[in-house]
Amino acid sequence: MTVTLADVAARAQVSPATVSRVLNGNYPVAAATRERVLKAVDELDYVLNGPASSLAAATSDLVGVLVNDIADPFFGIMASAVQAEIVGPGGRAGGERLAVVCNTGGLPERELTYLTLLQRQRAAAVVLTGGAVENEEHIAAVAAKLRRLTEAGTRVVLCGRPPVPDTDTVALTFDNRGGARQLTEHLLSLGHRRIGYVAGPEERTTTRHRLEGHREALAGAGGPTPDDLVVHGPYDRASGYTATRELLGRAPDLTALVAANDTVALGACAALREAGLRIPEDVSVAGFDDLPFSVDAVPALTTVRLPLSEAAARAGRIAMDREAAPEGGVDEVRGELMVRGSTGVPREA
Amino acid sequence: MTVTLADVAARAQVSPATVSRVLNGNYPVAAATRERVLKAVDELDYVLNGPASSLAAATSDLVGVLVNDIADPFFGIMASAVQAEIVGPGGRAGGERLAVVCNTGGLPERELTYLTLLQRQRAAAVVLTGGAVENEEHIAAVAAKLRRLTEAGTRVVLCGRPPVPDTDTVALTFDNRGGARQLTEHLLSLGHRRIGYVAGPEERTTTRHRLEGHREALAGAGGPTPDDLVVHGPYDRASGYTATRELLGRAPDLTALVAANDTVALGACAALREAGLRIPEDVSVAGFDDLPFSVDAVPALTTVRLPLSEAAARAGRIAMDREAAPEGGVDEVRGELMVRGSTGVPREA
DNA sequence: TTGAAAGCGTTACCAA
DNA sequence: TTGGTAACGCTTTCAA
Repeated sequence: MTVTLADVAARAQVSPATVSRVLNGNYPVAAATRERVLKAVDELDYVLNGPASSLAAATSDLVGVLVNDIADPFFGIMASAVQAEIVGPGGRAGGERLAVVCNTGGLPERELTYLTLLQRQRAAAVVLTGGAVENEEHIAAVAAKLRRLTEAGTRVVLCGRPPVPDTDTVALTFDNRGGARQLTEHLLSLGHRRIGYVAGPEERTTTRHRLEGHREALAGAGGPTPDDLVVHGPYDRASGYTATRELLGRAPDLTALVAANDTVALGACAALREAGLRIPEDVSVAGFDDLPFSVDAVPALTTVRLPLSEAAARAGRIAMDREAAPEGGVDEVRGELMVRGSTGVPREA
Repeated sequence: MTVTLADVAARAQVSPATVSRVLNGNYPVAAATRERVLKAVDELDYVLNGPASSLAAATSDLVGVLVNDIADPFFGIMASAVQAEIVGPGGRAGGERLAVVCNTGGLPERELTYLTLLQRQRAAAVVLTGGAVENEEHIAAVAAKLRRLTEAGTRVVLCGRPPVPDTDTVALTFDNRGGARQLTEHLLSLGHRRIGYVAGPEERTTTRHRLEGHREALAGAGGPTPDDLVVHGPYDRASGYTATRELLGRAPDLTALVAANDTVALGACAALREAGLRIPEDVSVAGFDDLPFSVDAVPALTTVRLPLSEAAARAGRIAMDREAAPEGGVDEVRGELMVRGSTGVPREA
């Protein structure tokens, strides 16, 4: 029924081994033979059997990309950049490698399930993006999984989450703490004193680091952090909306708002507008990330050195090429966090 | 080195065949035996070899999802919804199936390359999302590919693009023409007469259908379509920005603007703001799609019957289950197009 | 309900 | 440079 390597070999009058060699281009093959083979491939409209190939070669051309939420442009950009990098040399459309994008929803179980699924597929590489869940048990489970993956030859790259000790993985991290500090310091320098903070979900590295940076800035300005001005919630628009309403209820006098990411910032803006407040005249809003739509909602505040897409592209490159990785397997590449915001001086300040 | 089915069989004191049956749950296996096998699987930390399994079974648990631009939230939402539906029964995290998201960038070659790659992987199903390129040669090539895929047992679902004749595929289409007509009619009813139109890229079904709807509405209002008020460009933010500046240059008197999609609308808004115009006081903006961020940029205008995510989820369901498909292989499911907009009465109208 | 064994289509090693 | 041929690890008849 379906055309196999043997059929091609027969038609080209060569052995299956030769056809395989031509297709993989790993071994030297006489030009004439190669032509004959390619012609046969074309005539028979032959398509390699991936599973068979992967079985024999003990590796596949699949690259897993774990994201917290593919519907969030932040991860869409990451996935896109990684995918662009994993294509084979020559940048031929689609390349050889296929990106398997896995939506974890930020759920620990799903993260593990997907890693197992990718292990099952004998994925060539796996890129884990976004903040990690900070739960001791889960961290250990993930570490164990990653260890098993790397032992099986799968390359693992972490992008936006802390390195995992004792694993042959490479981590590319963002300066969440520093970015948050700068952001809040900037607001403080403008005279803001009552600053609300819409934080991400609990038990997440990004949430914690950004919040720590925020607190550092406040502490530096002399004041302690008013805990009633911090509200946690998921990294989505609805959460930004809800949290902002909550904050406005608690502190009608706040003049600035920091959102844990751009998507959350959008929800915050919506809540502020609904409350009749003008941005940034009444309340300044600042968010992280570097999503295109935030340019409209929240004009740029701080420039960044390593755009999100470039960071992700780099992760993709590392996944494909050990050489691209920093020296030492488990190293850390410092990126810069994106910081955007719409800022103004506080009312009566 | 790595644990195989045989190892599990040995430890559980059964034949490999039995282990396979337990793992796949397709054949009846004595409860006691099953327990013993699962125990062995657990103890050995066994992970099935996907490629080997796919080779033997002649099908994989991979589902391809072709999107034009994964960084665009529109497709992110689609990919997300499809992925949520293709997980195995019980909705277990990650399920059995893996979504392979392929970024075509709207390029015909890449679309074909990805289809070949998925064919090579013996994908269980393929979902093509978004508008199709209207190029005779390409259409024929895609049709041929899809035919080959379905013949090989791969289920193919089209979501947001026209059916492909003579193929065993299912299409789920949106009413692009009708949506566009309604949108423009709405603007006309508000008194707008000079309406700019930022169209999508040429040779794309969505571009053509939406533009046709727009022209129908204008024609219905008596006037011919002023061609100088239509500018084409890619479906991205930059294009919306550029096109809007172009339109403002050509017709400083326009009071409304229709953007081919939400992402384009954002760019349009940015250009308008930059020009010192207020939305919707000076210029009304309307866009398609149903992206969360557009709620901020462009308040809702028209409600919709079938939200984008639900449409995509349905496509995912059809991909997995022939029963979910409309009667007749090549049928058409009518969805409703998302229409959003920020509208106001025209200046001095 | 379970086992034996024949593939599934490549790859890669060993010869030639 | 090319061919022969064992694996690769699983699924799936066919028997028992």
